[in-house]
Amino acid sequence: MAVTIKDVAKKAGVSPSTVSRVLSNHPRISAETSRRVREIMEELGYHPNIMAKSLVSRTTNSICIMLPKSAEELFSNFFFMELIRGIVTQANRQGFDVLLSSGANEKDEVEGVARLLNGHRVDGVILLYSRTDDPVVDFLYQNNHKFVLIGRSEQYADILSVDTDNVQASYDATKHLVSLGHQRIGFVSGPPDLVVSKDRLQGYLQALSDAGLESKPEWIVEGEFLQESGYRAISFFMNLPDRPTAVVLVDDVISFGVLRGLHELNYKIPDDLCLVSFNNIPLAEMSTPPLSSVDIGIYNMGYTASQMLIQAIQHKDNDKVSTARYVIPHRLVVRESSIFSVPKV
Amino acid sequence: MAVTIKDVAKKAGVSPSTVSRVLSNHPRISAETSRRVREIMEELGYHPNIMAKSLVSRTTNSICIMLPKSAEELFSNFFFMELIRGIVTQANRQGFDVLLSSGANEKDEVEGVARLLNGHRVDGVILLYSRTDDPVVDFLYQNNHKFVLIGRSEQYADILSVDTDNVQASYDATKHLVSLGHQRIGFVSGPPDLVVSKDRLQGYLQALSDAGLESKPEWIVEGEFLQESGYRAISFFMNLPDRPTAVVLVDDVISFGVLRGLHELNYKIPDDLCLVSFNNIPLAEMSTPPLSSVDIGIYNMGYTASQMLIQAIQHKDNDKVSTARYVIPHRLVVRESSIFSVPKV
DNA sequence: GTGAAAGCGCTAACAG
DNA sequence: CTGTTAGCGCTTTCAC
Repeated sequence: MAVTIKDVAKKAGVSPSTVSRVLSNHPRISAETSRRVREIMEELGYHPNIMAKSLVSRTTNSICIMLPKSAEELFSNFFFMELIRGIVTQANRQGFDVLLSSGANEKDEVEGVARLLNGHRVDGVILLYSRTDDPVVDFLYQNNHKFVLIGRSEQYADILSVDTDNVQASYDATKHLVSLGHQRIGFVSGPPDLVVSKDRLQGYLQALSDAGLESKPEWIVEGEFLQESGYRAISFFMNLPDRPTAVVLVDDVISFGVLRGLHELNYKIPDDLCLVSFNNIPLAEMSTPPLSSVDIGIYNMGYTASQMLIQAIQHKDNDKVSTARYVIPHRLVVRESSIFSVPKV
Repeated sequence: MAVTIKDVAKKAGVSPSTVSRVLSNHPRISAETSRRVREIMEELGYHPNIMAKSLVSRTTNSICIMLPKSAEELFSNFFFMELIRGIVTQANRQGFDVLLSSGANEKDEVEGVARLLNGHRVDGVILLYSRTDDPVVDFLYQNNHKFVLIGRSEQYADILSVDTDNVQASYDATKHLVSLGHQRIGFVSGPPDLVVSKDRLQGYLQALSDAGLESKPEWIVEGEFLQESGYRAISFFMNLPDRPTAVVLVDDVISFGVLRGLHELNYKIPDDLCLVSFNNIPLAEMSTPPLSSVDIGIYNMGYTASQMLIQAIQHKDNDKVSTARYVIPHRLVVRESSIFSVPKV
């Protein structure tokens, strides 16, 4: 049996409530008592029972990260790990614990989150993705739970979220290629049910249109956030009669697949095809050639999301939070994969 | 105020204990009562308060993953994400929640783990690394806590751990190069205070010695699990008078740095230098050229670790567990980075 | 400034 | 098979 507040109280010759007050730095407690109690706590190796505290205080000082249905299949692991690092770092700094949860399917996810939230196991949730029509978001929203979305919701305007301005980011990436003189620019997208895919596609189209450039349906390919997608997409592109001379890709990992595919087909980068992708993972700088990539500050997104959530939890004043969409700035990092001007085809 | 067991009891016309029994599938409860109570629970939207349950049952059904001091600086993110995926998947399957914790330094780590364990917030811990002389391990061991080490402890024999046979794995990788005819084989290691670095170095040396090959100190370089390490190491190697014709690297990510470095120096792989590394991350297959790599079953390691820990938690019979070091099998995946025979230098 | 008492929501003997 | 009772360890009025 572990040492409790009572044991400390007895040994210190005070009441349990006094010990409790020392623990929570109650203002009206004598310095002397406080000192002595702390001494005894140390001596006895006392550790407050977090569960008991939570039970009475109705707050858990922990948040939950909901991993997407199958993180492995959707994105590069790097993205999630960075996000998680940012979240955990900030949460721990604020004295919050972080729970990791995932579900085999959407129903599972809702149930898991419901169990945690309704069962008072966590105070809030961070969602690491944004799908269109997400039942988890519906649940959280309708039951008035505290949560933050990494990404953007298409249905609800008044929810906390932290996001990249993906339309603008994609616009910038495309514009960069346009400014180098490219006229035929392709686009490799991610799963169409993710908001990020749609937003980046939109930015790409907008940039082309603003530049007065043509956009052909066959220059746009949908895939997964996987190398294989890039690998496949590229053989398709390169066989087109009027093939693109440059391409925007929604994830660095896809670029790696493209790099591999082009190498096998004996094409040179950037001479035969220029590339710009997203996320700027560390490996982007180490590939051959180094990749131009839009850095979206992933760690920062996680850090900020955690901060927003904990703030919302602690200031329980407003039930329905005033809209707060926090946009993390992005920046295009230009490297060799795009620095040559238009290849002569 | 949320709906409690009492509300359900009242509405169902039974006592709270009966409701509790229904909840825990107590054998001696009439099917009819059980049905009615469940119905009411559904109707009222009842969710058991996990904290209250934990408080009385003295078990939390959750475990904690301790991230190394600074995951970002030590290993490829991929490694950790895979481990975590394995752990979370298995834990959730068993109805356990997973808490993520990290500390800014070793003292922080011990304190965090102590707070969680002594504070009865988690039932056990998984350590994602194994350093030599780790105070966290000391703490866990001496206080008789349930924990599993991913890796190997040099100090304690009787602790739960899941590991790769790194000596053998490294032996295999080196032998592969030997069998291709290489006589001068280099080694790029990780931080020397990690057990994995030492084990792999040992396997490498053993293989050389068994093959009657020379091993020179200048063919062995210590670094971090970072691309930069490879990048730096390689310029050193290539300038050696009697430079290695092949090299074993402790992590795929280091290989990427090497690839980049060699490319800039205008060397060709595998013609000028053969490479074998560890982890077999997805990108290994997509690099140019594809990397030969030892697959150590990272996800499997996480999954197994979680399984072992939960088992230890549930069968609390034995206080000091009988030694249980579980070794996950590895396999060398040969790709282009090593399939040519000895380059003529 | 400190103590006494009540109770957070649940489980687990002990009766019946 | 089910109800009664007594806490788990902590916080928090309300007194003094």
